[in-house]
Amino acid sequence: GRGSKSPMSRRKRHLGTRDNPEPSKCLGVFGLSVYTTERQLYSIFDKFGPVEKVQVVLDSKTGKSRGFSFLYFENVKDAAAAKNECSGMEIDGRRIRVDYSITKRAHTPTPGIYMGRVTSRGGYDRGYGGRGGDRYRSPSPRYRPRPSQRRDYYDRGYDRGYDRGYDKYDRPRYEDRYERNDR
DNA sequence: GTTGAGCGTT
Repeated sequence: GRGSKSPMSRRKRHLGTRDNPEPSKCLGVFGLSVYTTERQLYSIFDKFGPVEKVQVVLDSKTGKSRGFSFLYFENVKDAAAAKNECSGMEIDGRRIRVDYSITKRAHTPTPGIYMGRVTSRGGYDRGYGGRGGDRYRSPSPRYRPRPSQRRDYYDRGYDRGYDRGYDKYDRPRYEDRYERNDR
């Protein structure tokens, strides 16, 4: 109740895990019906503030929804409101769960080349076996990329794109996309 | 036209 301590901090939970995602502009929506479209989600979530992007995760093989989705708000406060209001709501007969995403974006497709750190000496920080996050670790230490080469693969503005209000393909905004396809 | 839980592809 008010004024008393929440029992939630009983177990120690650090930020950025499934149990305790840290606030962000990116929301994950889970438990979706496979028939729920990005368009539906957009029209629901857009009520809380401008939405940059909606991404229903598709199965690459069948092209069908995997039943979850990620949305990028322009403002964290809108994301927060949307999360609170929409988690537990029902869409297409499914009760959805909404949380801050713990992953920032789609996995970068593995380029098939070594992308470990290049040290200041021009050597390599070969992180095999370490926790590399999204980074692909080549099994072969023989590949020796130069920093310029590496940039080519890595610095394509994936991270900056979302913050600037357009997506990485520079596609039209959702308003335009969705109006057009209106049957 | 499928339910269970699901944190991501080009």
